[in-house]
Amino acid sequence: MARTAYHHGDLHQQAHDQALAVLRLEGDGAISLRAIAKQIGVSAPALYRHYADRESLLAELAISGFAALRQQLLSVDQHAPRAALIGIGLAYVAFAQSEPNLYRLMFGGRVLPKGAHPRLDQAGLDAFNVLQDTIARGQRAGYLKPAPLALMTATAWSLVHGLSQLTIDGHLPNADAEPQLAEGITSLLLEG
Amino acid sequence: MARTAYHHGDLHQQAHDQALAVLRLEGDGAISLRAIAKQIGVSAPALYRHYADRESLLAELAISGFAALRQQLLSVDQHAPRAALIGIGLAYVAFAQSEPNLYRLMFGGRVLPKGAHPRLDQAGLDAFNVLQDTIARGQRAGYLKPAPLALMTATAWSLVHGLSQLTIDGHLPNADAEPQLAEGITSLLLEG
DNA sequence: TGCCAATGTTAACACCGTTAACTTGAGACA
DNA sequence: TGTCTCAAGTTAACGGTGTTAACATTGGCA
Repeated sequence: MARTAYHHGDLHQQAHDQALAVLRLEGDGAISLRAIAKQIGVSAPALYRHYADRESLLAELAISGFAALRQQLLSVDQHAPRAALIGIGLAYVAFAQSEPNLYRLMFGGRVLPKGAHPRLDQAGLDAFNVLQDTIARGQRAGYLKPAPLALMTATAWSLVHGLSQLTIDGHLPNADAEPQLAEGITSLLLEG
Repeated sequence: MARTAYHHGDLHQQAHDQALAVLRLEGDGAISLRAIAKQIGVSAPALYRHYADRESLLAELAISGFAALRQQLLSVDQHAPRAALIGIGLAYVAFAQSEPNLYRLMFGGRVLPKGAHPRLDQAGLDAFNVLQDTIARGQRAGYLKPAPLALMTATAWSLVHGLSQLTIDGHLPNADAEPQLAEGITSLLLEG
């Protein structure tokens, strides 16, 4: 089906892009299907041919967010296990800081209940596994204590996730020192 | 002003309670001023005599949440510095797990922008300081490396906050092991 | 006692997500 | 080539939201 005056032809992708733009600028709460439809030049119900409801659109944004996070984590150099550990922590926090509103949506919990969107849950797991693999490698290389892998991963993820969230939302005092913070914390974890 | 048929007399508190009940059951997104007013038996605009807007009501809920968190952290036995460190971490996570929707509101970021509600920011700081004081004591007692206090506090807070958020939202695989998780993580941090 | 300010009221505006019922038109098939 | 199907649009409408304006009530003070 081609693009004519009546049949838009690319509504799904264009709605996704428009919603992502609004999300980046104003957060997920500002995403309105009616407003998006108007900006694209289409009636609001037209969007329901491509998304079951508003939440499904948000879920799709979050899914692509997890895919982007995964790619950023995969791009970390895995040659030296110790540097990989630090690098993946920094990459994680850097992602959150570069896409704060997207990151909040991905981990919001209140907006996208766990279990309602299987593809979303899977996307989250895929990103999680990159982190876990890096930790497993670091452990095999002897740079981490031989604690249970699940425990180590949960610890590391809690740390980077918590730091991401706190810096994003401005909860940490003297935030000017944030750049060094991530490095300081990761090395603190490795050495102490 | 007493309670008559016309003048309610206790609207502010009752709206707060009702909103808190809805928050606990269904999350902040389900809090509707109109619905709350109807349940209390009052017109919706009446609420605007007591709250500037919906966000102010949510902010007040978050403020009392921070106060409750602070109390829970203050109730940790500070006699033995090392036990206090572990205890405060467990108390923090326990609070989040006992009040997931309230905790999400407090740290949502998207709902309550930092800086818009000074009393809220202050309440957050008050809770933060309890954590920081405990860490300072542990450091003086020699149970923690002599790293900069701000760095240590940021690390600890990131850890407990991240763990809280991840467990609350069900992001950690095999969540059955969660009870041991908090203990495992805190001791992992203390011992190296 | 009379007035005022606090605290309620109703009506209305401009949004929102969502559904039902209808229309358009591109592409497949006889 | 003509027809028919069905995906993908349309308008109209329902019930909900936060919020404001204008008005009503009434408790407490001068």
